[in-house]
Amino acid sequence: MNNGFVDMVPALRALANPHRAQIMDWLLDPLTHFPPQRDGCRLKDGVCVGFITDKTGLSQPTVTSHMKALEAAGLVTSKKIKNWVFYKADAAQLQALSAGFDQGARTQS
Amino acid sequence: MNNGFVDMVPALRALANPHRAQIMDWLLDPLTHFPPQRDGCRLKDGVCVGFITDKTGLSQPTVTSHMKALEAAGLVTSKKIKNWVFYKADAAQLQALSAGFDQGARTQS
DNA sequence: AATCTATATCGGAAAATATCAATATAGAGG
DNA sequence: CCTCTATATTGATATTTTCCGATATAGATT
Repeated sequence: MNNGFVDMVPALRALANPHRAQIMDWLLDPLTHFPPQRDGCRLKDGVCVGFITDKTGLSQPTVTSHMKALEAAGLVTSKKIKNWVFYKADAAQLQALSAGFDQGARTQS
Repeated sequence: MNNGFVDMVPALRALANPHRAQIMDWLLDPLTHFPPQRDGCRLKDGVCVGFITDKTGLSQPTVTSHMKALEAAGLVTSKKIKNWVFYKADAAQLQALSAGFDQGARTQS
């Protein structure tokens, strides 16, 4: 039972913010956008909150809040290593959203 | 030059509201969700503001405002016939958004 | 164990969004 | 031309979102 866009609203809300959209774009290509990390591989583990904070120019509490919003929407996953929390984009969720839009577009015709 | 999700933010903002998401779902299958119209074919021309207003339970000015938000985001097109304004979902824009999510998902892997 | 580091939580202020009632407008139909 | 109908605009209020400073927490390092 697919309720179309209504079901996608939680994820869309999370992405409907310029900072969070930008962060997602960065996380999708972390090797290009972030420096190497002492512990935690950028590709496999994700990127730590501190690096994301630096790049956005926002305060650390604000970025933590944005990352929790993205995680609650299923757009990223998190992994804690030592004192760091690494966030990684979830490709499967993006694929699901892509399919949702595609189905909408096809329904139309 | 594609800036990923950042470029999609205007459309995502428009869809990140439960009422607007619901309206889009309805507009994608107008024959199922709306009664026949005196002037204007539901499929070819779209659905008039009055019918959408009835179905949402919101006030008419609020629905007008929502429809303008969807139109500004390129998610619907409008056509005026006599006193009515008919709104129709734009499949091409939905297809473009689908492609944006798909590209994001693929970039990740 | 004391300190340092990275992230989380809290509380509050400012900005943006959603909503409606009242009213305006534009055009159709008599 | 007068009235009626469908949608748009305005102005005001309530809610939600965004953001930061201050502080808490958890765990690493010395």
